[in-house]
Amino acid sequence: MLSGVERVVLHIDLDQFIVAVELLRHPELRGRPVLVGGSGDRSERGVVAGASYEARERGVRSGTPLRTAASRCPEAVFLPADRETYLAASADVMGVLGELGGVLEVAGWDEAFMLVDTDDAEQIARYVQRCVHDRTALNCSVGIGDNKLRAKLASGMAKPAGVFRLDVANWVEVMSELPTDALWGVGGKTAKKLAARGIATVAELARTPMDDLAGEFGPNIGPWLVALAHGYDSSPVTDEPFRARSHGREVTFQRDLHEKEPMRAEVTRLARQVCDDLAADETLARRVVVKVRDSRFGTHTHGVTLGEPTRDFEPIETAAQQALGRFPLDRPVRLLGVRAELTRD
DNA sequence: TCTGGGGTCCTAGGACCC
DNA sequence: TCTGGGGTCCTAGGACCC
Repeated sequence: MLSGVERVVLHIDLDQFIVAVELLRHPELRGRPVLVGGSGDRSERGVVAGASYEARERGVRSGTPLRTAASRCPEAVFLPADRETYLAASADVMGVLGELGGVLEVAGWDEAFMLVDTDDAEQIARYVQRCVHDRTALNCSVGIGDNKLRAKLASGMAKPAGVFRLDVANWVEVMSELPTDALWGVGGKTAKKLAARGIATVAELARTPMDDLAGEFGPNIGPWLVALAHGYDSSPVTDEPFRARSHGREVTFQRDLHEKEPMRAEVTRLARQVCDDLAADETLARRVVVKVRDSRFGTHTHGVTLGEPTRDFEPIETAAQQALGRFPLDRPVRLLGVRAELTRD
């Protein structure tokens, strides 16, 4: 009786969010492999943004190039990405979550953390799922953890539409034998470097002395990796409103650019879009960074710090052209980007 | 397989200052 | 004389996430 109110972190993660939103307006596609990405043309340069479970069974997932997806899964339905619709659906979901009473931290279009005090976390998790489904017709999975890291990993294990708890009590049992890139924050590059040192699993990483990895990964990241493998995470759940640190626009050309004049014209166009974003956000840029990706996928940046913070087009465009001028541009250009770094206070 | 677009955070090296 | 040492800022690159 009153065995105890505990403080838990929930991680709420919408199931195949982008595809699920599309299925609400295309119910006839339910049960078929559906892929969302680019402009819906399977022959263009681009990647899959959302894949239905039926498509994932055929080896296509988020990040797969569209042309690869088309050859692996020719029967799939390809739909164009529609950011505005997904943003609106996301706002609906976050609105529902915000009414439930915990500390809510929105962590992306399709996920959020919630800090709650409860004596029955599983019941709360089911209640959250029911509220979201009743109000938006979208399914979510809920991870329960004793910190954000464990809650986040738990929601992945709860999919689809389930609830799973991962905390100090079952961490070793659940995680030990998984590869290191099962951890949130360890990607392919880091997993490969660790494997080269004979560290393949979470248990092996957890056994590594913290200082051993500082040489290769840096004085902070090295020890942090070992802490991750223990499931340690002290980051707070915060409901402070999100403030962007930068706004950027970039474009991959369907055919590489060879001439400088169209490159300059693209940078002007991107700078204009960034200025619009600054105006919408009512923020000021202090630095403008241009990104160039060449035909061999080499990616480089150059930046120019503005004389004073501004959101005016003219100084921002001038700075962007100046940054572009610092590239040799001796290879065809695949991608151009313009990013504004914002003033911080 | 020929690799988007939106971001965040960390690191290393050099400049600069005392 | 044979060259300190720490702090901080700036810049480019890299890893990661959704």
